[in-house]
Amino acid sequence: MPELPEVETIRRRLEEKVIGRRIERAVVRLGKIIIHPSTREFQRAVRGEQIQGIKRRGKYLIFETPKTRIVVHLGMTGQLTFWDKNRADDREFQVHPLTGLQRARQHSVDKHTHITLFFRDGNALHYRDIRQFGKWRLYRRGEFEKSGFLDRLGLEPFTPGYCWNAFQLQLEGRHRCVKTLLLDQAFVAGVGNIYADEALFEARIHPEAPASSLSQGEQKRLFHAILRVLERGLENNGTTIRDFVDPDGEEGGNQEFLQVYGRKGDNCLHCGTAIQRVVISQRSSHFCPHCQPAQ
DNA sequence: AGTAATCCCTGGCAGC
DNA sequence: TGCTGCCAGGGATTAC
Repeated sequence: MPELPEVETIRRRLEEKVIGRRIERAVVRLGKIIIHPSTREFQRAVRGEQIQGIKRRGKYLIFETPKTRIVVHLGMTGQLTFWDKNRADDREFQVHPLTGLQRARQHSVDKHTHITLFFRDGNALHYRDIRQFGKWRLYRRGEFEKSGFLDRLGLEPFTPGYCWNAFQLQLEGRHRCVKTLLLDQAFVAGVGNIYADEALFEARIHPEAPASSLSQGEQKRLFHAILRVLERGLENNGTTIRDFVDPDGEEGGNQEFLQVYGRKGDNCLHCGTAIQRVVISQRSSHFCPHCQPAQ
């Protein structure tokens, strides 16, 4: 499940690989991935366009070309991998014995490769997405700002907008439980299930605590913990549980540093208590009942 | 308006 | 061995 650190890792690697390349044509094998405007329009619009930049907002990647903005959300299992014409494809995906991750340094088109951007120089960019939750949108350059598509997203970590005042303001009058709020992209953009659990552990806050019940001190701890866990994820090139690979098919390393996520029944690294798992709004939540006591 | 529930989708796995 | 049923989960949509 690519969250901010995974998407940013992909963005950085892709930047090195695709900036300056010109799109010869787009092959779309699963039309429903492109939800705006239409597959045909998309293919027409990107033909001949040169990729000039790649931006990120929350979990969205934005490919910039002179006439368009291509907005990609990887959903749960989306992978963007560069296909180098001078490199041989791996014969098959290696499946990680524990995580089930399907990984290849470079792969040819398989049944999950839904979109390929072929570049004029003979290289390509593959989009592979097993669960098909990912979505691509295309906007004309001028239309993109006007669409306000990214405006509904909340605070962006690592930018001046992510400040203590704004954070407090966002928390005001929110009665939902804090874990649910963390998953809401209109609150803080880019936080998903893994980093939400990790941040709550670091801030020593029970995931089911109502957001409005947090003390000033807890709010402050959460504000800083979000940044810390995202930063650590970034330093380790993302967290690979099942599907995350960078454009070279490389896994992240942050799974080694997770303190609660996926550790149900294991000992808390801080106090030794068994980590618990509960379901909060259809999502699994992991926490230490001793370090993160309910009110 | 704010919040909660439903749906989409596949592969892996437990259980029989 | 092979089948069935369940689970993971981001976000758009719908319902309240």
